[in-house]
Amino acid sequence: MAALSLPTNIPSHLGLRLLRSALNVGDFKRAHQLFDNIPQPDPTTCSTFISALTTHGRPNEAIKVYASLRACGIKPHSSVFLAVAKACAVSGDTLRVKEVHEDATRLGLMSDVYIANALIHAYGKCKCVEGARRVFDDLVVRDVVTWTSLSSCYVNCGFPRKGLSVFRQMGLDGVKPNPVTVSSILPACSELKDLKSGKEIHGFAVRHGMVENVFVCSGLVSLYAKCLSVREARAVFDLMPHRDVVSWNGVLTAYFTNKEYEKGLSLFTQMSRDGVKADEATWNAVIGGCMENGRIEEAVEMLRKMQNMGFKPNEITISSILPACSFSENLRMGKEIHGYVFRQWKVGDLTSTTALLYMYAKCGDLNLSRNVFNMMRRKDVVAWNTMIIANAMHGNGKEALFLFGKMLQSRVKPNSVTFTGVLSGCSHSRLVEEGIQIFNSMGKDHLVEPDANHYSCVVDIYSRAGRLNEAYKFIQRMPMEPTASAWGALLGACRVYKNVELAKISAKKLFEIEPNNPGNYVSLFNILVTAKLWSEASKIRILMKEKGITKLPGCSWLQVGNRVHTFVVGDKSNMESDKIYNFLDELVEKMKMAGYKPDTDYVLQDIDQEEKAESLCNHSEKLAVAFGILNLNGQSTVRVFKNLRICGDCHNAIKYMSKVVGVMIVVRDSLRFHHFKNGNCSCNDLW
DNA sequence: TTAGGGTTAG
Repeated sequence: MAALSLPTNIPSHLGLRLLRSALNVGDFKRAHQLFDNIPQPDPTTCSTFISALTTHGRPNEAIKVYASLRACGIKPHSSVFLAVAKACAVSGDTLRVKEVHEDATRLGLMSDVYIANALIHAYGKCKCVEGARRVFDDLVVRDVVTWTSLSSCYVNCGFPRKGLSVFRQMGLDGVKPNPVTVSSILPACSELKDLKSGKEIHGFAVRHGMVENVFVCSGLVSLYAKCLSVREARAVFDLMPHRDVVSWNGVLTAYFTNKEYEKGLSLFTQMSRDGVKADEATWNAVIGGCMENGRIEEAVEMLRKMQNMGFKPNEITISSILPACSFSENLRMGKEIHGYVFRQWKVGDLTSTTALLYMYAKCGDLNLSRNVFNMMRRKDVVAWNTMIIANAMHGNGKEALFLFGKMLQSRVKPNSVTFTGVLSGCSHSRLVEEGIQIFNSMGKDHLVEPDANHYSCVVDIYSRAGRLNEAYKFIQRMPMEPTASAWGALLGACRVYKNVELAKISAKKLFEIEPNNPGNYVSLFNILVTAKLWSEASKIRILMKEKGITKLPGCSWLQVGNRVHTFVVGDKSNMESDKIYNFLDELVEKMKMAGYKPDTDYVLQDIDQEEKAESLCNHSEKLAVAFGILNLNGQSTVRVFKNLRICGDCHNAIKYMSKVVGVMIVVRDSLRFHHFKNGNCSCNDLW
């Protein structure tokens, strides 16, 4: 190894050459020794070395090199500052950024806009908005990069609304946003589900010829995907002159999250035909998409394909696939997946346990979730959020609030998802004042800006408590365009509290926002029928016919032993069908004696003429619960799942069933869990 | 020389 012997007292010009050749072969030890043996390294040598260490994933070594220069009393050149600022950004170490910032200030370099911009960026990567703001405020001359860096700092640190306001301020200051600015501000609109601002920025991008930019367009695709405007997402995608893997992932996600599984999957196939190679995120999007759309077997198949293509499933993959273990048609197969996942990859304790507790909660067994959660040694924000959400869906608002308090005590910083969980817990448990108070504290005490989802939760809080006018006023005062979930919450409550006027207003908005969602038409139809407004109701039916919108068939299922049994309205396909109907007839007699009165309003909830003739007893949830009671096999709880919201009469009937039979019945509908016990339901009849 | 997009929990 004589050739590698170390020269001493290397002159700077030669040192740079030797240093570069050592870095090129990845010999960092030699590079360090060489650098140490240059008595007076010039600025280019210093910045080259620092940058190279950063790009090779050694930002902390890069920062140490800078510190050693300072210790020797060498005054760093501005190029060295830029290099070390980048290293700080990569390492994410706030203290180091502060030190570099102080050094630059002392040397009078903070008016150099390049250095200032690099420091704003570095502070942003360290999630230190105060630092970034200070550098920004101290600048006299700010360019487009300064503004872009600050606004994206806010967006990436969880302050999307602040990011948007910086973006707007920038325009007022006469600095024109460029494609980089636009692509980094779009995620703020997505995060806030702020379609209105998103569309304004889309318009700006069109007017300024930015729609050829792949970053801008991918941002737009994601924006429309997040705001549930799948058609607009597709329109942007179709107009793109060049598409890369990120644009494809965006449009795939748009279809999957909007329940258009088949279209998503066919695009996935088309993607490879178009010569775009799927990456890790593509596979995660597809696997998540399969799971979200109930395609368990396909999700497992995709996991296998992902590995065959040489990709290693990561945390996100595992979190999405693990619930397959219990949703699977066949419990045994679920267990196999579980074992397979654990054998194959050393899954981190935190990720896998969180997935496990979420899976138990989604399967209706909150006690098992609680046990898992209590046993966790370390709990991160995702774990806390999952447990809060689990309680919210089961209607345990008080416990969700309690957990939120404990989370704050353990010094885990709540994020936007935390508040969605806590607020929905409040709405499902009629905790109005508590909910409003928490909503008001979000920005003030927790530095989390409320997004459209949080506003919708508050609408839901007022609505479920029967304070419909307050809910309506609140919607009108929202700082962003109200989403379908805000109007949907109001419409749902109008049915419970029989408010026809507000129902018409909300339904009109919903028909504009999601013209193809059958649920909205059905809800309004039912409200009109209950109010005996027959001619208006029939107009809705005609509207649906004209638009070719058909009601999604209701379907309930439950697991008995290793099998999942599925029921639709008037189902006779079950082998024990006769037994179920006879049992249900007997049960209804007993229930009537206990005070049950069938609510015939709900006979009319199905709009098809044939279905209208079916009696209430045929509803899928009643059939499934009856089948569950017949097959209890010593269990004390029947767990039934339904794809739509539970019908009002069924809700009432199942309360009586739980009393007459003396059994716990858990029903998960499309919105939440209902725990029926002793003639009562955990939702306090706010179904 | 400095700044940019997609995948988990809602």
